[in-house]
Amino acid sequence: MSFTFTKIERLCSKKAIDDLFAHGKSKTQFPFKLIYKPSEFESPFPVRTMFVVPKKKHKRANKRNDIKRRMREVYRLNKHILYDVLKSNKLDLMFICLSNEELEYAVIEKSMLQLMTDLSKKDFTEI
RNA sequence: AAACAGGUUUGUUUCAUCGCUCUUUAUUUUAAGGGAGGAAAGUCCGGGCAACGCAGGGCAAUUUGCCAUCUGAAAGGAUGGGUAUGUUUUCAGGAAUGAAAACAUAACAGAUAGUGUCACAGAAAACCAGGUAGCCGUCCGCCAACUGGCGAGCGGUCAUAGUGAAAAUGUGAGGUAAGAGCUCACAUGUGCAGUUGGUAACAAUCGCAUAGGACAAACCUCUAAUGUUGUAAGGCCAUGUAAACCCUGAUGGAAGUCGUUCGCCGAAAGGCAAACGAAACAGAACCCGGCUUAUAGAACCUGUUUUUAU
Repeated sequence: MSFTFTKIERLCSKKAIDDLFAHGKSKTQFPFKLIYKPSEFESPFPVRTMFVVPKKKHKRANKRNDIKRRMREVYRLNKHILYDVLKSNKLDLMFICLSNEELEYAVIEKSMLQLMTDLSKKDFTEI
């Protein structure tokens, strides 16, 4: 099992982001919001992901960075939950931080795991 | 010695596991190496680089602002001096006040080019000022009258009072109906010219003119200077190429630092060991040099206050 998280696993295209905001479905589990949408792209990985911490909630760049790094770390260590289910289906994801407090690693882990396991129980062929 | 304030310096180290990014090497995932700060921040100055622009001149806009020396590419910084203001001390004096010294502060050119602002109070807050009370003159009426007193109108006046942070220089004399820089003397301030001292800012002195409130960190005037932009391009062994997207990380252990508590040793200063806790401000966006602001803890320096000892 691989725990890597390289650049091709990240969602960077502006087109794909706009599309995700326009047509994606969302699910909230405070302090995070998950936006997801089935997609098509060429990659050895089944999922493209991005992490967002709005400037409105966190004024200082170093605090935004800290939270994003923790979120990325949680995803990297637990992404197999989704990978095992998806197989040939493709999916775009976006995690948005809603809290304006500095979050500990344990809090982030608990909340994001909840979101990911909920998502993995869905039937992807229907959405 | 403690507390507080200010300044300067510093701004933890290391191991394991799992990762990120770039370079080189390999060619299909091996190996080696690089990977945040003193402020990376604010974007306030100066310079380089790059792109674009560029006949000449003007306007506009922005910036500079006592003097000398040193440093620096420049901006800036350091030291010393001058001026102004304030505080303290000492001296002189009956006092008002004056002189000297020390310390602190200063965006320290111009308020006599022009425009503007000056709350409340006050009659009036600024070109020729102003006329409330008071003072003086004049005229009318009344009292009944000691060449007078009272009231109203008109005029003169800022000496006196009153308002205010500030009322158009101060004292004395002349002058006048009463008064007034209206005139004179002395003083004070300002401007111009000379002389002396000083590299200079400036100081002293003398002559002439003048009496003009404060604010230029209000506009403005003077002075000295300045193509625009940091998208793109270029540059970068930190990355990214476009910003809701941007690597430099996460977890665990060990050591060190500081704090609290308990234990042991010691006459004391202190030393040893354990447990628990704390570690700031803050994340490169073209690159350098400054300025400004933020900063836990530690070390050093300076000042203030309190306590103890002598």
